[in-house]
Amino acid sequence: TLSILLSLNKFFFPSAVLFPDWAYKPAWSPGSRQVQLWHFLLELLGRGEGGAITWGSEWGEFVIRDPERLAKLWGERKGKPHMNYDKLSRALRYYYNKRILHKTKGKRFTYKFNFSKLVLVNYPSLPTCPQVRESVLNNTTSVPFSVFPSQLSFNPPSVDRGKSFPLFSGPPPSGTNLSEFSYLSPVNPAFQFTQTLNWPVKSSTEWPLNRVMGLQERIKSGPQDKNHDNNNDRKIFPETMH
DNA sequence: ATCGGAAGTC
DNA sequence: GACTTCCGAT
Repeated sequence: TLSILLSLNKFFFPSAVLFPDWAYKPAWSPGSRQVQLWHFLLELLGRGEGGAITWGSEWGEFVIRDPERLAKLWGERKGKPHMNYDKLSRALRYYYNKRILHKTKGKRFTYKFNFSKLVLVNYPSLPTCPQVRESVLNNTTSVPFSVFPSQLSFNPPSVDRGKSFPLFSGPPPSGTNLSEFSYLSPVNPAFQFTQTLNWPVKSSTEWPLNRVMGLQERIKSGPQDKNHDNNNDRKIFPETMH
């Protein structure tokens, strides 16, 4: 089964992992012109570059194999020649409160992405996001979702069994509103397929706007309790689609 | 190594 | 706002 998944992976995931526009801060947002650290990390992980950073054993987990080299790469990207791991890791720790990342305790240089929050945290506000505005104007209650890096099929966590995850293989080429979407269940190959759809796509499993917005508010207001287990956050994903 | 406060940059 | 820089505490 694993080898099937591995070979399918090459088909389903291009080497460059792209994100829909709304996964990024909008252009008018201050500081948005700069690459964000989590973009950069996902970019390196997506193309398995160099080995300064690699995916870990769990879904979303990554290990920094060469902290100072990673810091140097990050510094080059940002034009900060004196970047080092001490500073980079401080930036990573600021992601804890934003719920983009958390630390894998006990594992050296190991952190874990929270992909569900990663998208939601960066989901733009209702009046300024074309995709959402459109779906509201069309009187639909669901919004398109979600985006993930390329490694989903390698280590399907047991908690995900029976669920499938929508994946964007890329935004639509400019001048069209068509985009090829890849859907994949990490544990059930029957649910793997690609399809060309209109942008934005309405997921067959709908994610109500009020739920998305409500989650946004909850995230903005910060963690409700400090002992909340981030590992269970993926449970907010919609159920298997048909 | 990891954490998080405080002040500074763009 | 998203870091960068510095650093004392654990």
